[in-house]
Amino acid sequence: MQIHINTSDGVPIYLQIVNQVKYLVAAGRLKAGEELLPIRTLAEKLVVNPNTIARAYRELEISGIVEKRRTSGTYVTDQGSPLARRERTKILSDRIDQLLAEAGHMDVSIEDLIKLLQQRFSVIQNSRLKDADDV
Amino acid sequence: MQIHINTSDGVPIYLQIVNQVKYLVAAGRLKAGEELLPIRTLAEKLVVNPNTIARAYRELEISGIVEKRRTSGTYVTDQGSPLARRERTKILSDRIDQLLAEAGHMDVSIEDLIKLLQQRFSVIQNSRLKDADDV
DNA sequence: CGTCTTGTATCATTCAATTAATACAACAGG
DNA sequence: CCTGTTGTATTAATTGAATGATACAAGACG
Repeated sequence: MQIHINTSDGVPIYLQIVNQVKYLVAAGRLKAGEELLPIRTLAEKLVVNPNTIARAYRELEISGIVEKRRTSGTYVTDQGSPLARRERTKILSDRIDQLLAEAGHMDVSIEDLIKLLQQRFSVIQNSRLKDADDV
Repeated sequence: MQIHINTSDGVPIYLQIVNQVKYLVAAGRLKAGEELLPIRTLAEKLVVNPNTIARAYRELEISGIVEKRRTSGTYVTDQGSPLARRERTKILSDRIDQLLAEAGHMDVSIEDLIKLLQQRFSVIQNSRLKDADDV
């Protein structure tokens, strides 16, 4: 489980972990049922307080990405499950609502917004193809 | 210029002002060239520190919504101008990029994302129709 | 010119989020 | 059972964002 922390970019450590685990799961590098490193082990590896890892794992659990079994460990959940899907939709909906509010303030129509979305999507797709690295 | 502050909802005062001015401009209640209340005047009206208003106005200037003339006042810019339009597009693009990153992590396709966007749009539209109040 | 009003800059204070220190609770497995 | 490992809970320290107090700078205008 490859996780890297940058302590000088302003992004909270627990969030960096959340995002990277999400990525690893989405990319299939962490599969359903697989166990994450125990809180203390990962904390030691990253030279970080165990509570910080605990918080990251808690958020991942709330997002439906992992499941914790009290004295056994933390495991990747089955992402295809209806609950996981509903959770993901909920998170995206919140972001979308923010975007719509902002667009409303700026008097940008839904059609223009979708155009802009598709435009940004292709831009990002193209830049991905050129890169060797992922996030 | 009707602006109301809620000091107990967690949203920073300067942000409330930014959003409400954006709304007033988008709704046409503040027109291009019109002068905003001077920093001190609005601060007194809202019982808030002038620095807080200054910050709101600064952010509005960065967003291209208003323009400040050092010893004369703060004025609404021409929103139809290419510069204002480019600024708005830039702000929305940033939000969209965040959304796309999140969707990518969650393995949600661009098509599903657009569907979700349209869905949220109608939900919000419908709830707007029922309300008497605006933001 | 002088003075009033405009926005600006600097520093202090407050408060919430983040991280850390430490002790607790549950249960798997010998 | 008992011991080691797992996640949990509580409390404190640190940091940064938001706001405030106060003094400065520029120019409009009489």
